[in-house]
Amino acid sequence: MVDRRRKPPLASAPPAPPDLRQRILLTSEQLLEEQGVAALSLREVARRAGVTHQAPYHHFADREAILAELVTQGFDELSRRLAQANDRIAVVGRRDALIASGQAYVGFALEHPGVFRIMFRPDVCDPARFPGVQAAGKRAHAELRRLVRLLHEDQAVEVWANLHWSQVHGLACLLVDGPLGQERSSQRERRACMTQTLTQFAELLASTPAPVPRRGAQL
Amino acid sequence: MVDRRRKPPLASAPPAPPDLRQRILLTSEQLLEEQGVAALSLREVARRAGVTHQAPYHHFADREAILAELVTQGFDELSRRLAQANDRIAVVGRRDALIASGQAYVGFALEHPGVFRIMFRPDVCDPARFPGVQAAGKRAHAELRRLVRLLHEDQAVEVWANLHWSQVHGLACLLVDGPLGQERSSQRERRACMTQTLTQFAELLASTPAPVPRRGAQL
DNA sequence: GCACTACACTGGACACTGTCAAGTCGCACC
DNA sequence: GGTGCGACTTGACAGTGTCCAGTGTAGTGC
Repeated sequence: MVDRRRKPPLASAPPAPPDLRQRILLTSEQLLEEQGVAALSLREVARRAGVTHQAPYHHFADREAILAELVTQGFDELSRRLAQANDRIAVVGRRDALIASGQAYVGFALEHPGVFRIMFRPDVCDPARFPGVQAAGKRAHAELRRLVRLLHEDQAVEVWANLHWSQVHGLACLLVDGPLGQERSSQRERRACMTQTLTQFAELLASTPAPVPRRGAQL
Repeated sequence: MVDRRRKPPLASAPPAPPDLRQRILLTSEQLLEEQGVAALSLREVARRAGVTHQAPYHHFADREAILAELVTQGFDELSRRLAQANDRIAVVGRRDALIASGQAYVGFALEHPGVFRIMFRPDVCDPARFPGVQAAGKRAHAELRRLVRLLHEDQAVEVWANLHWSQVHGLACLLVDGPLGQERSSQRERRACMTQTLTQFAELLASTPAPVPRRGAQL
């Protein structure tokens, strides 16, 4: 009971959002991107937010709940980017729209590796426990299926969607965590590899005979 | 100093390999597959192996070293499977060899999800720290490139290898941890999805004009 | 102005973790 | 018989997530 400084809520350098919940999320995301999920300890988050180790529990049930919120935000951002690419299909054509969609997916992973990593890791954030995560994931999936429907019309959408998704997801994983990324030191090189691979994929699809690509972009 | 039972080295049910190092690896792999990497605590491993929490340190530098050993074994097994598929290309033809190689990769992931998950996770097991891991990874990569050279002869091997790898790796990830796997409750269903997607991929490649598209692929 | 209550947060505990340091036992070797 | 030495034990420490019991503050009804 010495110096209870309650009114000045946080004398740290940046403006420091007033809402602790928001501050916790921001700090957690920073930590996640800086040092990975293993380093994201509740106590460290609390420390950086300038509160005691118990304060976060007033806003989140547990550590996983914080991650779930970040994962949900991640899926929402991913959906937004995918939708943006899909919406331009009438303008840029199918081949380029396919590349753009892939760039949206892999680009998101490269820009937010910390979040991307845990978005598909049930042992870190179990979608079954968090309906919000599951719903956000489904929205992203739906956006990807929309692209596939636009590209392949009504033939075997399911299979094509799985093929597309595997392609971009694998590329993202290998560039973020795998050897493809480790061999390339700069973000620029990684993006070049991404575009090269996606272009190859798009041309592969474009070179198939009849049914898939035709030029009438009616959306 | 009451009942020092030193001679009976371990009175547990199974034969219990005499070598503690081997026993630790076995126990760790079990734990990894049963409950995931988060549950793999050194102390729990020691407990199951019937020794004190410090005994493992006589055989491994730290927790990560145990995981590194398992990851190395994983890459070796993966290489073996990929090589087996490659070696049959002359017998079964290119299309089926491609499918078989994909089945080897994804099949391994489905059968050893615990190990597969950490094989591409530098934050869990950093290849830079463990030359053995890096070498084993390179061997697997080389096996994959061998397939690509057999399939596409000498044109733009690098790009095609990345494309292949992304495809199978993405499929494996989505089936092991992602929504593709969660939607399918049985291993049989997952394997069916795997084969369907891989077949689609193989046919896509087969439908291209020449052995490969001749367009500017080296970028 | 005053009791009451809900909220946001504090502080202390607990069991668990990985890892360091210092023993201790058994055995081969000189 | 002494003497290393390898394999393992025992004990400690700091760090973690989470449970539990406070405790000031703000808001409300009277």
